[in-house]
Amino acid sequence: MQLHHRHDWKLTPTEAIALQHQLRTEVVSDRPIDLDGVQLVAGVDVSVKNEQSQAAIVVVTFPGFLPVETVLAQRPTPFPYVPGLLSFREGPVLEEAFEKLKSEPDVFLFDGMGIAHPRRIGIASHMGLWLQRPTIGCGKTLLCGRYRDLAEEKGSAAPLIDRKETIGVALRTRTAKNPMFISPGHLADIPTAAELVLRCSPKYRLPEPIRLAHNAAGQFSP
DNA sequence: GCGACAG
DNA sequence: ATCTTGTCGC
Repeated sequence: MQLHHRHDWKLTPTEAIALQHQLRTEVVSDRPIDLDGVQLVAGVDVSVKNEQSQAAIVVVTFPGFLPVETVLAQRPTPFPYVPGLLSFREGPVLEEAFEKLKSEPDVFLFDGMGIAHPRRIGIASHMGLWLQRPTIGCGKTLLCGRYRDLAEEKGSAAPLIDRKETIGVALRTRTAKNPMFISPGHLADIPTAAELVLRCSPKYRLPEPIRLAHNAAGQFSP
């Protein structure tokens, strides 16, 4: 895949935050995804083991979720985990994986936040600027913001709000299970992002593309 | 100053 | 994220 907006990774935390403030102005989070036109969806995830990060991108058909391409990439883990700066820890290895990708997914699902981030530029938004394709953030736990209690039934949702701003949605992808926190990455909006994630979660709490990517990323070569 | 804190 | 067996429940 062609990548744009690439930048140096050798940044101090302070510089990384400054870059986020600069890049956030480029993020488009109010554009509906053309759901009827989605044919390929990619799941993206990174696993860490012994100081090594392995990224996995699994592209599946939609609907159907049949894998059509899987790419892996490995690199030494460069940055310790710092809340709010996840993209700087996983970005380098993801960049390598994206370059190997031959197919062109209509949407990318990330394990982590989109604009539901203190500076509105979580990993899904940041990587979206590179990919220049719709991206969606799918977090398993909250980074920031609050939401009202939501019904137990699958499909129930509640707006995720931070500083009076709606930044995403708490979405129940499985009845009686903890909700997922969905937010637009880039070139997407909240309603269509939530709808696509729901359609990508036919059986488990995690969207199918992300589950597959998670499994692939956790498979380290001996 | 005191908490909160994706993966 | 990762360390890890069995176990409760549909």
